[in-house]
Amino acid sequence: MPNDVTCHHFHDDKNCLCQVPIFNHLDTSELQKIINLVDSKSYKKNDFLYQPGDYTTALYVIRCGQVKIYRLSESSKEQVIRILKPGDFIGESSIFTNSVHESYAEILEDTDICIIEKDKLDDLMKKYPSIALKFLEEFSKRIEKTERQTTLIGSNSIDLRLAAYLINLYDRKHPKTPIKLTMTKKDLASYLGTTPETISRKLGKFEDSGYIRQISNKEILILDSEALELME
Amino acid sequence: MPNDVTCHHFHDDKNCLCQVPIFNHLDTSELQKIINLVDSKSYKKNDFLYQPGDYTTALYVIRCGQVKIYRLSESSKEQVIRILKPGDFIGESSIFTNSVHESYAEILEDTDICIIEKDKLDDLMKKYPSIALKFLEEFSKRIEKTERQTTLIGSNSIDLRLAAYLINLYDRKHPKTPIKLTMTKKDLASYLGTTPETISRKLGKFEDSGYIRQISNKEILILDSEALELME
DNA sequence: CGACGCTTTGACTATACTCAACCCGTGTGG
DNA sequence: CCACACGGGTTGAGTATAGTCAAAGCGTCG
Repeated sequence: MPNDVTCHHFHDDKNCLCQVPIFNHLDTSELQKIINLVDSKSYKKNDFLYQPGDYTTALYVIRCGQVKIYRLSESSKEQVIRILKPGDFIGESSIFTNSVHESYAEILEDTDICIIEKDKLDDLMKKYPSIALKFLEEFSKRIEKTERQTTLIGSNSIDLRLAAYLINLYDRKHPKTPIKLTMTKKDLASYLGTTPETISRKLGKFEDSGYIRQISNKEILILDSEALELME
Repeated sequence: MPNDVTCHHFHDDKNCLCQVPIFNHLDTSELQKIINLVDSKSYKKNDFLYQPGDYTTALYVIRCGQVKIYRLSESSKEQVIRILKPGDFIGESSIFTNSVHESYAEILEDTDICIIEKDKLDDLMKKYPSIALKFLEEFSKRIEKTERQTTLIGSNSIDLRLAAYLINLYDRKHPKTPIKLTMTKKDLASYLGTTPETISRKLGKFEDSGYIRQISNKEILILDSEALELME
């Protein structure tokens, strides 16, 4: 049962769960039943939700905060896989394959997480088979996304990877609004398969070329989205 | 209903379907019911099962042959995602998310494929909910595998990527048996995020160092697996 | 036999990594 | 409240790695 609601973004579990794609097709009363199955826990910055070798038996839904999923390569370099935001979930690799984790889930800032134990999730899926279908849909999307990431890293120059990343954050409805970098540049570098130094230099180059303006460490204004899109 | 069984590896659909992880927990009579739902089709080399933009409504199970799944990057380079072998399946991205394909599925050699239409698969999953669970397990594994691939490409030198690939094919139970390269070197280069020239040179280097011996174009004998594993 | 695609080799080049120094902002403790 | 330490970020110089382009070898298929 949820107890410590120190979270600023969501004031109850329902607000957290109803925006999870897996559950957002359910009606209020169904959602209420799920909420009763859910536990909640707070994590502090630098904690780990799990590490390689850990065996977890729950699905974790981010209520507020940020969690970094990364792997260590054969050469012990960190490869950021994704950053979890409120509404995102993780833990499925361990619960659906009954195997240990291969990646790290590190808490980036104080974070509240909803916990659904595997057996309760099994009951839920039995009761509402649509949930399993939603999982399948969600997993398919995640496979596509990871494949896109592989392609981005495997077949493109750093210029292009970075440009593609920026364009992806760009909202053409609001061209004057600077985009916000949620990762540190260090993590962004790892995500794009490069180094912080290179990121720094490329952003400088983009600025010199008039494609962007670096407002602050975490904010970038896109001046010429065309140029970024046509980058090769 | 299956008709043209020109395939050398499997002489009936059952042999094909029962080795698919999704179905291999079912008993003979259940399997028989599925076989009745299955259609079969032959494809010729250089055909495409689908291309980006196509919308397909079936799950495809490889009965015999090889299919290459690849994407084009922003800079129009081919990134090989995986090579499908007998028993592998594909098409889930389109049927579970109702969206068009982003990748190419190209037939590499004459290939027979079992086709299960989405609505029939839905019926199956309703009847045997264990199938949906098997899908979830399979998808979780595929996510892990793709994340491993991203990490391999994003954070390692080509030496290490290639060594890791070779080690992966190596069977330490039979150290004297040469490993077989199923992809062309061109495709292998794309899979590892590099160029055919570099693959050629690296293999030459490994041979000079005494780590491997290139028996033929498609066969490599591992002489020093330790060295390959410790590569950085 | 000829054509085509894959593979290899060579020479050159560019890209991005490494290492080191320094800057900056934040948070901690005296 | 200031000093300091720490981690992230930037800049510079030098270098290594792997990409490009071109040419030629090889194998297979029609």
